[in-house]
Amino acid sequence: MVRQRIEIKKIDNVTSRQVTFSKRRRGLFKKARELSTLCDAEIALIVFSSTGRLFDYSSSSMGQVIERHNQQTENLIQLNQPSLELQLDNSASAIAIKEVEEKTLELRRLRGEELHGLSLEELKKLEKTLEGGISRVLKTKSEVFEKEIAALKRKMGSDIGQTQEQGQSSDQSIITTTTNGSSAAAPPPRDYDSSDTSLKLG
Amino acid sequence: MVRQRIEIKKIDNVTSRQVTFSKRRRGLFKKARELSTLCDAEIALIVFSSTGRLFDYSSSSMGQVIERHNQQTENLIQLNQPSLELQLDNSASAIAIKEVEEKTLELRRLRGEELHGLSLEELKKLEKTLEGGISRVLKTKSEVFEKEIAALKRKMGSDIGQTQEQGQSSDQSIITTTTNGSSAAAPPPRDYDSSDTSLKLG
DNA sequence: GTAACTATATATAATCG
DNA sequence: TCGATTATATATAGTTA
Repeated sequence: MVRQRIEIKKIDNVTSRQVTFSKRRRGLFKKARELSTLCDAEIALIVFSSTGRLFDYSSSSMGQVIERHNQQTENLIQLNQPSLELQLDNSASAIAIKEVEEKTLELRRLRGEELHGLSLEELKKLEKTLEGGISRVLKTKSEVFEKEIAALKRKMGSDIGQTQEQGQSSDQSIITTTTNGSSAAAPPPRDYDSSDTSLKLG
Repeated sequence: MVRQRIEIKKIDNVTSRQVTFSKRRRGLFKKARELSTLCDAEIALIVFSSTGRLFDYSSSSMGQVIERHNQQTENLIQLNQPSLELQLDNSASAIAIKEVEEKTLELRRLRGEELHGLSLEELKKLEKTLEGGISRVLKTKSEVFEKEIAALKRKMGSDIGQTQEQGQSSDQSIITTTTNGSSAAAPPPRDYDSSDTSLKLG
């Protein structure tokens, strides 16, 4: 945005990521407040930093806005009426269920299924999304390929007698294609500072 | 903010309030998306316009963010003890949320994001999926296009009669009307604001 | 209603203290 | 690690078509 325009992708450097987060978060909340005031809109904004800190804002009451959101989204699916008690507190569940449906449909459409009834405009948008995806996938593929080739060359040059294999995911990627002989490119690049408090399934 | 600085208070004029709402809403959602991407933050944003239209965005899953927010704030409030039913409901919620996470990841990868760490094999699979999707989307697009053209031609033929090659005394409203009519079967219009969902109140 | 088009106001990345 | 500064990139109020 300044001095130099930045690309919108995850900032690698942890420090500058935190600085940017702090600045932009303030800006975002300010914009939200302004929109609410100027246009009489009801707004809820929830932000979790990557370290798990919570920031939130609501023009009225967080619960109220969420409840309203819940009511609108609930109408889109047939929820089996759980119990009167539950109805009040299952907003997250209802929303999640609806989200699964939405995302499932979107996935199918990206795969070229369930396209009937879509307008030309929507089809064009899909096409654009797919074009973008394929271009980035191809780019990444070349990068990975180059990296593997380089690693292979290094290995041949220095040491010819070492084989290393690490059980990664349960995916049996032994059946790789020709160029993929030494699967050196599957290191799990995980995050560093995530005191994530999200719940896990048992 | 431009031409002249405005005061942050409710805009009286209804028209300009709506225009401002539309512009600023887009800006706000864009900022939210950018913050999420740049800083790896989890964000939920809910906006109700003064007319009751809903717009929302969530970096991952709305239900998940709300649930996480609830958990954090729950500690501050005295909650009536969770009943057995609620616990069951939470696990259902957790399952749904996990599904949302999985589908979200897959969607992002199809869009060419979050590709790091994927093996060549997985990238090839993605590419194949995308190729298939785009081919079917293109096919459907041509079909829809042909259909609309055909409908248009039929309409013009019956309205104007046949072999009226040169007597172009017919007014343009016919063309306009038929054009609109042919697309009347299009699905309900959505607000094109990325992943925002909009609804109307009764 | 809306789709550009500016001229400015803001936001903010990089830098400095 | 911060706050302050500054040079640019963005956002957008007012306007026009």
